[in-house]
Amino acid sequence: MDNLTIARLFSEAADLMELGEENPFKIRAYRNAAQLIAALPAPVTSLSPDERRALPGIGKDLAARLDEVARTGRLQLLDELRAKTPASLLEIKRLPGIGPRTLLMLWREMGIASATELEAAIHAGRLRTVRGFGPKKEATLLKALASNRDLVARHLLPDCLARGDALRAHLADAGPQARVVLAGGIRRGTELCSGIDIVAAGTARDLASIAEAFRSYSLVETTEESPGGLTARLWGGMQARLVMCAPTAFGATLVWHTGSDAHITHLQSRAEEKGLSFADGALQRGRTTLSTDSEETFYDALGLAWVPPELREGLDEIELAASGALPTLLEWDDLRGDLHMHTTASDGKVDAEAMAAAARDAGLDYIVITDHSPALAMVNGLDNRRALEHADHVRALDRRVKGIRVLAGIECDILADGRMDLDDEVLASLDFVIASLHSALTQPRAEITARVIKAIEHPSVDMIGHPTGRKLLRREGADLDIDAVLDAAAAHGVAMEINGQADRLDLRPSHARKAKARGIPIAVSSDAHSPRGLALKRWGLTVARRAGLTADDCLNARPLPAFRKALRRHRA
DNA sequence: GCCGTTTTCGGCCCGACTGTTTTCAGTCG
Repeated sequence: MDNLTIARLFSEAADLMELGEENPFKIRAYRNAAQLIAALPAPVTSLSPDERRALPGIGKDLAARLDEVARTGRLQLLDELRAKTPASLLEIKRLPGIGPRTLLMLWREMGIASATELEAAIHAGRLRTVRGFGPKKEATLLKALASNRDLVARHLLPDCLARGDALRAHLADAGPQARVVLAGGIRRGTELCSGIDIVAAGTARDLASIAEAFRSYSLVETTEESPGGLTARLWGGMQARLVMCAPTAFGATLVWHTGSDAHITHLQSRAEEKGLSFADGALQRGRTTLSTDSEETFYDALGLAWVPPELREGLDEIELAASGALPTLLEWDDLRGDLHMHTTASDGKVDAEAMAAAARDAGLDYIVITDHSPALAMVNGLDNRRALEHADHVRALDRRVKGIRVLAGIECDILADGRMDLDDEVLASLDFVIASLHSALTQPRAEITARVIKAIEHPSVDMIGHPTGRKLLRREGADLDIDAVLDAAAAHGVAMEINGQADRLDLRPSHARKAKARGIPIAVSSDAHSPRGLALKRWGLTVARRAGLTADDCLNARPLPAFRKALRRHRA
């Protein structure tokens, strides 16, 4: 069982314990364990019991729970909790404004145990009778319930990719001669996926054993036949779809099942122009199906260059592929620096030295340490005095450490009125300043747009961090006039961030395209809170590629001198 | 439930905002 699945068990147990009014510190211990496991480099099941016990935050009890999962693949505690409290309660807990207290009250006093029941209760006016509920809260809840419906059965990309990769490897083992690859949204890198799509091409014999391996996979709960293959519901609710084809149909089948729908529609038009047809995963001239043993062959038949999956969104990629003008997309190895990370000075897990060592080992040339400002009291944000001391500390580290440059920065809150959360002189003395929204995200469009623009106009601000503040599957983020914000950023030479946290991915691809069109430097940053977190740039990179960004568009793809020059110019 | 060189008990991140109250509970980050 993979780490993400195990982390989810502990996280769900924590959620359910919260409803049982357990000791809050016990709940936190389970949450911390979930976070730890999700971030472990090696499968937690591959560690010895002693190694598990030695993990920070894993004591006697949690180590025993982990042993149980490693041994049996189940967590009995979770089964017991699920028996006591309906799991459907947790879909309500995801709604904004509903915390554990409210949830418990709704369930105990009113018998509301699911999103559907909550919606019915609101419409029946039953919530009005409850202390603490008024028209405003009803309105926010109804809005959230509506968007929640759209999000049912959608999952974050890393969740889908981790499970998809594990399933793909399992199927590939069953048919060593076959080609077994991920398709669908996972392959295109969409930030939310509806499930796992896998295409397998091989001999009839190989395909038969792959289908059998799919049916008997440990996480599969139910399977049914679907066109060209099988569909399964996985434990935890995710869907997995397997499509099988002959090797000569691999190219067209993979294109078809990679999508997107809009891209396929454009390909169909292109096929018609060439006297061909493309339907149900088959490329045909008249009644003859053309052999496409690879995607390259498929695109070539349409007079197109191979289109990277991240660009297959039905925008301008077909024209570009026809004229040989597809961009050379940004790659992992292009990233020279990381401009956003936290340390134990605020809410990070390790100190600046450990982050620097990890970044150097990961091959980076430079990093910026950007801890929080004091508005975020909960994360021990730095006030003026501590920010200056921390900068001194980081610069001393920079002189001492070999093989990487470490710059002193800050992630400074943009206060509700648009002022910065630290003194101007302090910000001016740092090497790099990120300005971010963390609170009052529900301000009206005009107000919150003006607030971000005011931050952009501040002479010491170099970059806006996670501009809209969205949290995928949880909240929409600020109602920003993104065009106005980007116009201001372009005018003032302020960079924009693509934040790599999997539930942020903010800027989103459409916004990043607009930023590129204005010539705004775009950073792909990790917002890491631990050494492992540095790898989160991977998801930001996917967004950048979906936006058609090249290395030239990316601020932290520049070598340190060029990166610095870009900042100096804007400060001059 | 975890942790500890001041260790087996008593700590463990806390302040602002919101919608509702009429002085505050609950949520959020």
